Amino acid sequence: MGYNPRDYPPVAVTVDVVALTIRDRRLNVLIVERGVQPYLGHWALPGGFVRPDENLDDAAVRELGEETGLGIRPAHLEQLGSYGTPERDPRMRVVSIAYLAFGPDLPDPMAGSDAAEAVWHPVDDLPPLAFDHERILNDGIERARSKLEYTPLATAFLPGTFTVSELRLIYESVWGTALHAGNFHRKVLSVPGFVEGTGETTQTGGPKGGPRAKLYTAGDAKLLHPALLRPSREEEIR
Amino acid sequence: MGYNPRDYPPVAVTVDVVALTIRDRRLNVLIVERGVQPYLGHWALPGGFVRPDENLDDAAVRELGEETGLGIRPAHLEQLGSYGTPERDPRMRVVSIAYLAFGPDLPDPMAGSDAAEAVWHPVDDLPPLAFDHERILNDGIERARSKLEYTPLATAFLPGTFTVSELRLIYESVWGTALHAGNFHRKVLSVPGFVEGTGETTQTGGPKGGPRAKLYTAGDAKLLHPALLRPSREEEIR
DNA sequence: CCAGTTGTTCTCATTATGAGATTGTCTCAT
DNA sequence: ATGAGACAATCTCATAATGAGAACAACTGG
Repeated sequence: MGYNPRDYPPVAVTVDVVALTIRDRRLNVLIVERGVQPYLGHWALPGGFVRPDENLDDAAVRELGEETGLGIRPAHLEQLGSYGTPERDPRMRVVSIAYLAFGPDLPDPMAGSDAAEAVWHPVDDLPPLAFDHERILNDGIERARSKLEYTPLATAFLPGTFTVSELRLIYESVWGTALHAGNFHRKVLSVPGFVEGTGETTQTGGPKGGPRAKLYTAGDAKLLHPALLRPSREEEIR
Repeated sequence: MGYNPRDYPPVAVTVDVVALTIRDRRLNVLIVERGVQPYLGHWALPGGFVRPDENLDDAAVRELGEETGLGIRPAHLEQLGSYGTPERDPRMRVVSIAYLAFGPDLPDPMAGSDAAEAVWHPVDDLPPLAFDHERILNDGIERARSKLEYTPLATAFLPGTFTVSELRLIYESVWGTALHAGNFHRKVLSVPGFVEGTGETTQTGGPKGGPRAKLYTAGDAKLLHPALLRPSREEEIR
């Protein structure tokens, strides 16, 4: 291994965060306008250098807070992957650890220390992103879609209590497909530990009519069993 | 972000590889005896520093070859995750990108440049490993178990042609559970693109009897649909 | 009050799974 | 050579899960 680290030129380690939420029935990602070189003025995922004595996870949480002004505490945060192509940063070798975060809809963030502006933006209508952040974002979206199949993490996009219809809207927004309301309802209530009834209902019906809906909280399951699979994607299998 | 990299103390980036194979019906991992400090003489996962102009994936393949003397070309290689706890290496801050590799059973490797010895070792009977490699290995094993459910990658543990029983043995070895032979057979042949018949059979029956088995090759599916799930793990769900 | 919307619960056909049994071919030990 | 046991491959049958559609009641805004 030739262990002496000084034999090797410096490498920088950063974290980048794909923070997702649902706004107005669309999947949105948090992006920041860069206030420093390189890519000054371009949009990018929030992120930055890992500090000397900081865990990677802590760095992701910190950057999310710093670059967006307010302390966004995601309901879910997981590692997405590492991106280390030698040319991905024009200035030096940078290896970035990407994170994926889910949270409920929040007020518009403020710009933070190193970002001129931070906004939620629909993922299907994005400006070009700096570095290889489009690739990271695509990987994050695909991971999110897959996570919704096998885990109850769709609830991380919702506030503490929610209705089955609100949960279905999360799935429809992330997957980009309409789901059968009756079957979805049956499925959600039949998977053990997915949601738990509160005994309460909404105070009014929907804005366009309909009865009051029962309210639920997230259950204690870590995995959905059986899974809630996307409508078959024959084409994508091969 | 305070972009100037020289503001930060040096960070080293390494790759570590969890290389798995099946030997004698048991899941084995490739480990090396370290020939350098730290942890000199301890067992560890193969790995080492990423070179200045090298992709992370390439570094993983290179280390696998270097440390084991012969060019092990895994049938499957994927990124497992990043491990960057500040204290994980006693000498300096090291962030390691872990990889997961599957391959068919191979002859015993030779020791490579920086390793005194390299051997395949059953995962359920391991000596203590250096650094946080036990945690990385456990994450790799769990990832492998899960991958076998949703992808046809079990074939990556087998040579070009194989029988359904050999494929079942892979599942049983990785999952550590016995499977119903008849149902497994039905399932493998019913999932589109999992395996393809060659029209050939084995030359003889099994060592203890039985008819000749039909031979198959890996199909072109990238995902199993429907998935081949492990027998229910009620306990592990919550 | 009316028309339209929506939450919730059914039904019914189809597909997938788990458990067990059957059949025929092969190897090994007698 | 023969019989015992192993094992590949296929089948049956009960149960579970899914997809599609319909029913019905509770609610909305006009």
